[in-house]
Amino acid sequence: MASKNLPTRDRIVNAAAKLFQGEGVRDVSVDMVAAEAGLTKRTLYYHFRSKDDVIAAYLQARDQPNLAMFKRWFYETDGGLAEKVEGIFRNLALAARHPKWKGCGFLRTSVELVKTPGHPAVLAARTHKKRVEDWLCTELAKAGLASSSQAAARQIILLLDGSFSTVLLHRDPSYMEAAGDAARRLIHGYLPPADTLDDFSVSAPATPSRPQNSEPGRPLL
Amino acid sequence: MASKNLPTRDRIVNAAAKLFQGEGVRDVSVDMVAAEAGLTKRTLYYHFRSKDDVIAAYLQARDQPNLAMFKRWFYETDGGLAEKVEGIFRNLALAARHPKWKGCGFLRTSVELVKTPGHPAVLAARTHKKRVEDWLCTELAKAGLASSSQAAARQIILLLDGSFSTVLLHRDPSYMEAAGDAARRLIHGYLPPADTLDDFSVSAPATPSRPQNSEPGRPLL
DNA sequence: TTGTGTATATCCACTGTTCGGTATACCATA
DNA sequence: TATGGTATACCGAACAGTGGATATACACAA
Repeated sequence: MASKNLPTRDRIVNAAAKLFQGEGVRDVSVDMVAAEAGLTKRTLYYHFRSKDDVIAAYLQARDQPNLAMFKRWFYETDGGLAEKVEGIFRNLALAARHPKWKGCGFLRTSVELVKTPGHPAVLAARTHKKRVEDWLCTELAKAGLASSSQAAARQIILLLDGSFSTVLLHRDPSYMEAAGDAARRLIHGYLPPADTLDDFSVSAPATPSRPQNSEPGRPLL
Repeated sequence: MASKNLPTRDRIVNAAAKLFQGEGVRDVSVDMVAAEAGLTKRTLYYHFRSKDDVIAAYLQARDQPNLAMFKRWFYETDGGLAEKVEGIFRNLALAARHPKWKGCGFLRTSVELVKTPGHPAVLAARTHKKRVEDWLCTELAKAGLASSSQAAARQIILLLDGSFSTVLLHRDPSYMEAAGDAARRLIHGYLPPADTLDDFSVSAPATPSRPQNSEPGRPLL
């Protein structure tokens, strides 16, 4: 465990992330988080005002790493724009095959807190999803989808969130490859038809690189 | 309220559906369901063995009506295949604009029960989603997407579930129209290119028919 | 060096409440 | 009178949050 000599607050957030991600924010009690962090509930309540604040901190802490992982999957995939986007879904499918994979923490948490629409954790989830969408939008624009980059980014996000939900329900990660295929098709449809020679849309078949996620530890994402 | 002279069991399921759909299965207690049905908890436990059974019955009862609604939205939309599918999303966006709309009960419930993957309610949710996908698949096949009907149906389901999740998070039903646009584009991409004259792909712009969902009562879906 | 004050950080034990589920008794009607 | 259905009152467990005491560390003055 790397979170040994961290500040107490960070250890609490790490413990919360591990438990919340694995079992959901409703099924994990404050006592369990405290125990996982190796301290007492009273100490936890010294660093956080409420369980809701711990939940919000959990999601805020996952925002940047998650976005960075999407970027890595995108940049590390060979091929053109469409293949790079498809690479995200391909790597996601790999991650989803980990036996402990439990879907998207942002989406799941916001569903668990549907009674409290203004909950800070829900706002954190919205911010994260928007950030991913905005990043995608700029990448699409850079690659030539000038006027339609916003629409395309939205549709890819829809496929992404659909993947999370559908795969979590059916426990069948092949849906993610179907989503990647759909994203690729959509992008090809948006790209300038055939007059401009698209030098990248026919490059390497974009095989996922790292053989990650061979079972142990915690799942990515 | 139409559930006045129904058998007790059905009144319980109706009450459960109303409350579970509005506030989630975890935030609604058995006492609340019993009170909503106009009887005591002990009576409820005479008709159901456990709360889990009530939850499962709630989803099982929604399977057929939900599927029927999708079919109606599809058949009642003018235009070709792509436009008919897009009509589903358009009507869904209308439904989602109802202030009390709370997303897809199947997806939400299965997220709330993520700790119990074999839960009968989760199985009911899977069955329902599969049923929608299968129906879509046959419609796609009937309309000419012979070999790719399965893949296309999957991708439409992904857009559908993505819509539910994304719109529930952002509270912005315009994502559903974006999903409908994506579905239309995908289908056009699958349809035989241009050699066969597609007499329907350019028909009426498929405006949603009924002016439904003008605020009161419970939201559809 | 010693003594005192203060802020940070931790813990044990407890409260009040909610919830799923039950024990037991009552009642209506066939 | 026996069966199906309903009601009151209750149980045990789990939970979020708190009261109050304690340990540590550092600042500054005697």
